[in-house]
Parts: sequence; structure tokens; C-alpha cells
Amino acid sequence: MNGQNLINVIADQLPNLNKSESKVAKVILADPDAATQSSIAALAKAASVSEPSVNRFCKRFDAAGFPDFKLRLAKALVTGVRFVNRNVDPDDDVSSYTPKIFDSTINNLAMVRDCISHSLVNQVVDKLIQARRIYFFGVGASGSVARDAENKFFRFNLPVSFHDDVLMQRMLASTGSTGDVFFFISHTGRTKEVVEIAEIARANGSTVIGLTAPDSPLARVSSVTLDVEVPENTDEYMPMTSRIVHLVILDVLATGVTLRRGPDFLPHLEKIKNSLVPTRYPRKD
Amino acid sequence: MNGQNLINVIADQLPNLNKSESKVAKVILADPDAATQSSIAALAKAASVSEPSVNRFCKRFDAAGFPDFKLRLAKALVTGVRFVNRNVDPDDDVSSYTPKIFDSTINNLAMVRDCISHSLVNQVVDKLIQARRIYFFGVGASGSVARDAENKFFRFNLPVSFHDDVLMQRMLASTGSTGDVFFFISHTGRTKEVVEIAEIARANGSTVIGLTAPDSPLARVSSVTLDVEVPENTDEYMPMTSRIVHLVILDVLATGVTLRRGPDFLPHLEKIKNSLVPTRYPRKD
DNA sequence: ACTTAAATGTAGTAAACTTACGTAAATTAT
DNA sequence: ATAATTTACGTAAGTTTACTACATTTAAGT
Repeated sequence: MNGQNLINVIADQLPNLNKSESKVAKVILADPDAATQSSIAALAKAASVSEPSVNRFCKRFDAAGFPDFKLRLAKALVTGVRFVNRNVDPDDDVSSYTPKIFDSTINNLAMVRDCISHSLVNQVVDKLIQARRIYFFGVGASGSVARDAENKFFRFNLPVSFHDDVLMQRMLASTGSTGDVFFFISHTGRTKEVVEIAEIARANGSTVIGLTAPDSPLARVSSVTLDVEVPENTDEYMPMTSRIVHLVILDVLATGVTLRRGPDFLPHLEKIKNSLVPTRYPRKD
Repeated sequence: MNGQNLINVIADQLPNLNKSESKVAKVILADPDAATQSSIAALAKAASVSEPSVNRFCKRFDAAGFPDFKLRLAKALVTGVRFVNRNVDPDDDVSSYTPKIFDSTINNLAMVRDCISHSLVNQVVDKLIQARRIYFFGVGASGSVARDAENKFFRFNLPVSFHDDVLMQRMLASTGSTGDVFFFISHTGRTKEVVEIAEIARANGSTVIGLTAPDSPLARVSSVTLDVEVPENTDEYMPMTSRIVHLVILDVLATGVTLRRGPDFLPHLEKIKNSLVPTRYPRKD
């Protein structure tokens, strides 16, 4: 979980910093955008430290000096920040909460983009490629993600199905065997029912893939875990964004599978695409 | 299209610039990244102009001065590099295609964030608040979005359901009446079946909301259209991101409804949240 | 409690940036 | 075509900003 984003790096390093350096860090994290626009003197004053302390702070984060640090910070802001501490307030109006929700989603996606293990993605693509059949399981909000996964993966000419019914899931898990891939999607990874079903599948020799929280019970019973650390929503008004991160990860996996299949597979995809043409009104141009 | 990249702006303005300003522009465009790291003196020398000319150049592009300009340029580089022309190549490996897919999703979300009409969001929230009951309809990939919407909106103590079966949708649409809200989700807005069903709903006096492409047939039959312009995927390997944009918009709408309900409604949401606690293994801390 | 190392601040200096102003070039009008 | 006027550009001075070397303080270890 080493966020490449400078802001995350600073936040991570906060406990390891000296007294005055951490003062600087706090001021910067409180309003990174303001930091990019202030001089070293202004920042030093805001943090109640001396200018050289700010300078040393910058160098600690591999910047040539303060201006270079500001540059890096600005770059980090583009992808990273609008994001720190932008919760929805009870008295927000449309033009406040709308961008906040978009930004929070974007932020989480950016974090996962920078943290996700490429080797794990590869491993999962391997398993999916080798699968004799694939089941996508999820309940509640993750049920929609599973449904979406089915809609993507059926294109690969494989027996694929999704299930959001725990009894169906249980029965299928207990009849699975080697070659079957059970793909579990769960935000918390702690839903008892889901974990039990994963255990059943695993016991029967099936491959169990978990798209879930690291170190969760589900992660522990999975053959391969794609762990995703998305902060739980503390704010009552803020929607859960893990679903969306999961969807994008499934997009990544689907792309991985498509690429492995090679260009010979493209006509098949094209055929599926074209099958929908007669269901639509022609595009007006 | 809002997100105008500074580099593009400079390139566009090139013919309108003075002699020395255009010299500066050329040097910057030749290697923008180098420009962000050089001093005003170095840049002036590279362009064979005086330092104030560089300064004036910066101010012409709405920067406070040279340092501010460099900051903007650095920001532009981040988006430019990340988002321009980053399609998945057939020979991409995991570490190439993974960030590309995340970035493309993030990019689309950022575009919609900046373009979405807040007044339309408000209008739709109005309709949802006033609804006697709400149906979320979608087919194919949009079916998952509709399912997710149900999962969000049932929390509001309203009769809410989702349907991905066109016959069910048709029957429900034909029995709807004033006070019923039919919420159609469709990427293209051109699926004949869906448009027909929307027409039926509309004819019966129901409110029809379309989350779909602007100027599409579905948009035309809707009472209110939340139009979303997400580029069709030209690249065969690139996944469709409109689903995700739709999900986030539904998050926005749900937040809008929650806020309108006021703080008295929070205990209800809390109750729903707590109802799931016994289904889970306790969090290990 | 004393020694030593690390952390922080002070002051001075160098670099970078901006402003004011003057000259040159270009445009317009006569 | 030439004078007037505007615009473009550069010089030089002034101001801000950032960095370095060194001094002082604080903390850690013996």
C-alpha cells in the first residue's frame, strides 16, 4: 500500500517525521492546493517553523528544493486531491455534493490504480483463462457487480454465470470441482454466509478468487485474493465506492483475458457487438 | 468540453502571439516537461528573448507569473500524459493496461463531473422525492446499474424495484400512472424495446426519467433526461465506462434524496446498516 | 550529569522573479 | 511617404524567494 501519490506518501510518512517536519506536513495536507501557491516563507509561518525546516522537509521527499516540491505537489493534486476531507455536509446543495461524490470515487480509483498488485492481476487472469467454467458470486450491492461481470465474461465463450442467491451459491459451490472458478465479490469479506460458501467451494478443489478486503476471512479462504483497500464510508451521506472499484478491476481482468486470447479472438467480440445492431434505432448523424 | 489542457491552449494560440512570445511558446511546446523545471532566465535564453518577455507570456495565459505558470504547466502535463491517447495496445502487459483502464474511467468521470447539469440533477431529485413508487429499468449492462440503483433506493422507505426483463418492464409501464417514476438507464438510448416501453409509461401519465445519451430517442421521450456524454469505445480492448458513470450519477441522486430528507432520516439509514451486523464476522482490530 | 548526536533556527547570500521605464518596431493616419 | 501613435521588447533596478553555512537548542545515551 505505498501510494505513489505524493500526498499519500506524506500522509503515510507522517508518524516517521520530526516535530517541525510533521508540522509542515500537517499544514500541507490540510490544504495542499494552497501549499502549491504559497512561498516557502508563508508556509514556514503557517507551520510555525523556520524556512530551512520547510526546505529540509522537501528534500526528505526527494525534491530538489521547495519549488521542485511544489511542482510535484501540483502534479499529485491533479490526480490526487480535491479529495482530502471532502465529505458531504448536511447543508450542501447540488453544486457542492455532486463534485464531491465524483471526486471521492475518482480518488479511490486513483488510489487503487497506484496500489493494485499487477502480479496478482496476472495470476487471476491465468486462473480465468484456465477455467472450465466461471461463477461470479456476490450478495447485496456486490450482487450487481457479479451480474455485470457475467455480462462481460460471457463474451469469452465460456460457461459463465452470476448468482446473488446464497442457496444457489451454496449448491453450486458444493458441486464444483477442479477446473471450476468461483469468483467471490465482497466489500467487507466478512459476510459469514459468503465465507462459508467459499470454504465449501475450496474444499471441493475448485479455484476460489476473492475480490475483497485484505486480511478478511474471505481473503483467507481464497486461492487468490485481489485485495482492495477502500475506506469504509464514515460519512453517512457518502456513498460506498468499493462497488465501483470492483467493477473497474473486473474490467481490467476482462481486458487481460481478451489480450491473452490474442487478435484471433476479436472477430468473435465483433460478432457479439453486431448482434445488437438490429435492436437499436440507427444513430442519427 | 471543459477540461482544456494548457498545452493545447498554447498550441491553439500560437498564431495569435507576438514574435517573442511565439518563440517562448515554441520552446515550451518542444519540451514542456523541461520548461517546468527551468528558471525564467534559462527559458528566456533558450528562446532568445528577455526574461520579462517570458513573464508577459505567462500572464497572457492567465498565470500570476512565471512560477504559477510552471505550476499550471506541470498540472497540464499530468492530465495530458495520462489521458491523451492511452488506448490499450494488443501487446500491452499487465502493468500497461491496468493503469490505462483506470485512467480512462477516471477521465470519463472527471469529464462528466465538470459537465453535468446541476439543475437537471436537482429536477430529478425532485421527481424522486415526489415519487409514489420508483422503477429502475435497464437491459444488458445497464441492468446491473438498475439493480444497484434498487439496492440504494430501497433505503428511502419507498416501493422501489428494478427490472431487466423487457416483458416485465412493458407490463409495469402499461399499468403505471401519475406518481409513478420510471427510471430508464441506457448507454445508447437507442434500444427500440426500451424506447417503446418508455413511451408506454409516458402515455400513462407516469414520470419518465432517462439516464442516457443526449439527443437519443430515449432522451426525447423522457420527462427529464440526465444526459451523459461518454465516448463510445472505439478501441476493441477498452471496456465501456458509461455503466460506471451511470452508477456514480445514481450515487449523486441518492445523496440528493438523502439530504432532502433531512437529518431526521439518518436513524432509519443507521437501522438498515446495523441490520447487517449479525451476518458478518466481527472486524479484527 | 556529561557527552554526543540530532534537530531546529538565524542570518547572510545568491538566485530568481517582477516592475518600471525607455527604446525600437510596427501600425495607423495624415 | 512620413509623422503620430500604439504596441512590442529589452535593460536595469528592485523585490521577493530560496538556499547554505553556521549557531543554538533539544534529545538521547552513557
